[in-house]
Amino acid sequence: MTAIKESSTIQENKQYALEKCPVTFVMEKIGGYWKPIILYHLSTGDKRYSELKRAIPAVTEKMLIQHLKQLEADGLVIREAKPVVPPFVTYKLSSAGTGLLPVIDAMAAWAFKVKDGIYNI
Amino acid sequence: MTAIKESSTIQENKQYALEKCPVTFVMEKIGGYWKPIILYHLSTGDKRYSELKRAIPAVTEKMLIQHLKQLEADGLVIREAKPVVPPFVTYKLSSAGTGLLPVIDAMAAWAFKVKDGIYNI
DNA sequence: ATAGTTACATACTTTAGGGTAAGTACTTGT
DNA sequence: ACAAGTACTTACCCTAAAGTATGTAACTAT
Repeated sequence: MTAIKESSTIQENKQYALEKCPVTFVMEKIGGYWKPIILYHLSTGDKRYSELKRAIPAVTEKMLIQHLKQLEADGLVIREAKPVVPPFVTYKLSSAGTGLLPVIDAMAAWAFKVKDGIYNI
Repeated sequence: MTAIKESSTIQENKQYALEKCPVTFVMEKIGGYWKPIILYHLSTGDKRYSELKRAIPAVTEKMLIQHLKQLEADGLVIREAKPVVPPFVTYKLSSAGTGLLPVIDAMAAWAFKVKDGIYNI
């Protein structure tokens, strides 16, 4: 989960932005590269780790657990492990994670509008 | 605007994600650190470059124009320059940029819910 | 005995983004 | 003559995030 060095300018700016800007607060939570994709896949129901891996073939295992751990630490997903061998671990959205779905939906709606040429980009 | 090296894995993955995931598409557009903040400030009306600078004191000039240029290139903001001295340049949201405001609002709504302890994070 | 499965962990490298600091063009005010 | 204001630009550095590669535990099936 990559230790963070105290007191670099970028961290101070993050502090500034986190307090001032709710949007930046959200970006902190879902800004990791694969996080939105993971959340999207979990939005249709809980998934095993290996299911996620297969569902998102381009992600490396390191990135996948790293982001899952961060999402878990941020309270957006819930991990459930059954003490069996081989391991059986599922991930699902928490209430806070579910609460993010409207954001995801709004993003997707905008993206589709752009792709459909609704805006004159 | 920082040249991008061709063919790194990260760029290939971006391609993958951009095509597969509308959310990642949006993140590409507003994922820059100061972009949401800039968009927020422009949401209340067009602003001069210097006004933005004063409104967001923590941002450096390099970051500010860099992001403004990217937002302009992505068709989210419109730059208007009057050929006078000293320069008079204003930035405003395009229709596509305005279309992003619901996304920003959804994010803000979620952030405030989190801060108000609505979710059990 | 050993290969396979699952869910990770960890050491090391690369890269994109952000930050610092300084400079530029052009004109107005003193 | 020189400082000040505006909207940038450019060269260089540093760091966090992402990627590569390999290893691990514990049990099951062959």
